[in-house]
Amino acid sequence: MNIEILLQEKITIAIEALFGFTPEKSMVQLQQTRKEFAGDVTFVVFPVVRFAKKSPEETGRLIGEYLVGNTEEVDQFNVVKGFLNLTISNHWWLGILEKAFASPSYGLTPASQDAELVMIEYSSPNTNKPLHLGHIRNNLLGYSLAEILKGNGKKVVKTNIVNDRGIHICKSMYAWQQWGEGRTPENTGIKGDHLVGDFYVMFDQQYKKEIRQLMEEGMAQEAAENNAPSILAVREMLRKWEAHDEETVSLWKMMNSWVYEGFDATYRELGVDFDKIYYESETYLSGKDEVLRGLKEGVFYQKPDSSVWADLTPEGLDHKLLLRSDGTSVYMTQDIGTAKMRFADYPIGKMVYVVGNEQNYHFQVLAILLDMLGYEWGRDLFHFSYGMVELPSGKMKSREGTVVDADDLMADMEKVARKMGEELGKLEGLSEEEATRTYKMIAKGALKYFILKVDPRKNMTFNPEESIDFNGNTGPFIQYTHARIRSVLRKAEETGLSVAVPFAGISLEEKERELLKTISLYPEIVEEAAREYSPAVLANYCYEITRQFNQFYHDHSILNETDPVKRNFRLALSEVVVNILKSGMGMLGIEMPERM
RNA sequence: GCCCUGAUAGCUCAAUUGGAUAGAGCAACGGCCUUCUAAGCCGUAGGUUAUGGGUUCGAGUCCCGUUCAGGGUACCA
Repeated sequence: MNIEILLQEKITIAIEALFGFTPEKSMVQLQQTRKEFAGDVTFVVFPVVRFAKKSPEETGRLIGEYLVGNTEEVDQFNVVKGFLNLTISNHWWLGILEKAFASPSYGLTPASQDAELVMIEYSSPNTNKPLHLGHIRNNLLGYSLAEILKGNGKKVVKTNIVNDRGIHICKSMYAWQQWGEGRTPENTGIKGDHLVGDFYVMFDQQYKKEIRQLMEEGMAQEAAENNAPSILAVREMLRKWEAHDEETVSLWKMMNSWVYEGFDATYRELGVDFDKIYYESETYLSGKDEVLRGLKEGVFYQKPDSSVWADLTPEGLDHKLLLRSDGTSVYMTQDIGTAKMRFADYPIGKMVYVVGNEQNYHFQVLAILLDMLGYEWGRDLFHFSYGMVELPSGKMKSREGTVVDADDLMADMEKVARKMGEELGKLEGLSEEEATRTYKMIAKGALKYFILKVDPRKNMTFNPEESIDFNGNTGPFIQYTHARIRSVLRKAEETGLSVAVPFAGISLEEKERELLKTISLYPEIVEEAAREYSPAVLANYCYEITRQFNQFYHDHSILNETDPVKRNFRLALSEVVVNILKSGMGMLGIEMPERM
């Protein structure tokens, strides 16, 4: 039981006894005492003053006296203005440590047989270009959310919808056909997704050139954009693809296979994975069927040019295109099909889409369309909408070459981690293989923590030159602390020290007391991270407990403590912190090194 | 035009969901390694929370106006 919940009950009883009324739960607000005041937990008196019919100070004093007299957990109190500060007994804090020490999975909820199944869609790449920094945020958030939900006892299926078809894919295919000269990942040594991405850029350059030319010949911009030879060829290619043209399909298969190999390598490096992958090429037809069914049932309507639309004006929205006049499907069409297939494949309790906030409108419409098609779960789809990653120069644009490539970024960071590690000489005893593993771990820790510590809903700025730091509020700072604690614990083991419980009769140092308070919050933080869909909550907590531990570590010795009772307690404290770091950072997808 | 978001220290981010004197890190400056890992610890400096009003015991947080920024409103995805 959490101290705030316990005190909430006790204070409610105190108020009933003292003032003869029962306060609503929302009136009994508790918070951590600010460190400039004495005490552990603070009760804000103001909301009940009106009913107590006494001054805030007097009200606080009476409740404080009652609690000290009637509650064994409360040792002392003081009142500042309308704030009642309560000091909790050492016995209670030591009890927290015993509980945390007893369970390696402290703070986590074990999965039960009847737990809700949550499906999380994330990553969702297009197969026409390599992954960049924006995808990294998506992948890290998706993976981390899945781990956080598992930590809260949910069953989770991680899924990926690969956008492997459509006009954008045909652009790369067309460019390769025109100018590829038979180049492959094998004969060039270029990673498959990068090779295909290069052709996508090539197409765009050619397309722009043609538009310019047509406009010089007097054509209006819009007409030029629709009549450039290369775009006409690409549209023809998409029609052929949808008609199962053999040559087109085999080109498509070949180029996609290059991309998948590239993506797999990036995912592996990033440490993310999926339980089930859907391909748009396998779901869009189901979407088309759904749209046609909707048309037949009169839910949707058709224009004279035979394009199919949904009228969303009753919802306060516009009309939405669902099938083009040439019968080909759009983005929305496939998402309808994918959703339907997923709910047929799995007993989904909750469907979460990890997709950027630029698609808020898309998901609002998707939910409405599925509802119109008669799916009762349509309105329950949850769009986890996260903010964009911006560069100091502004938004990333693939076609303008202002993207930070995912593979390059990870490789660069590994180099920096290695350079720094070698300068510090920390890993000298390790084999080259182990050292490399550790440098990768540190580089990844820095990148992942940097991205996940920010509130996911907000846009964030990433400066490739300056953003990656290994000191201060960073992943490596937390990893370093973990390694330091592990080192102490290894030494304790070597000298045959083991921790004995219970911990009784110990006078607590200030830093120890703070750590115990923070430890007591962990289960709540894990729960909050899931409730708020926010890895950032966990990240910030891990930083806070790390900072506190380092202060404690600096001020007090663990192994050299001469009082065996204290040494025993500090070893247990260290072990609990190390477990929390491993578990908390683990839910962010960040590994903790044994030494660094 | 209309509809969402957002704006906190020079920079990157927090702020227990309306609570006390708005906190961290980076960058700058100054200290601390003969003792469990200095990727650490301590200190100095840095703020009219974009701006003007309002609501109340109390506002970075809620409401209205203004400014600026990002996104959406595609037969792009």
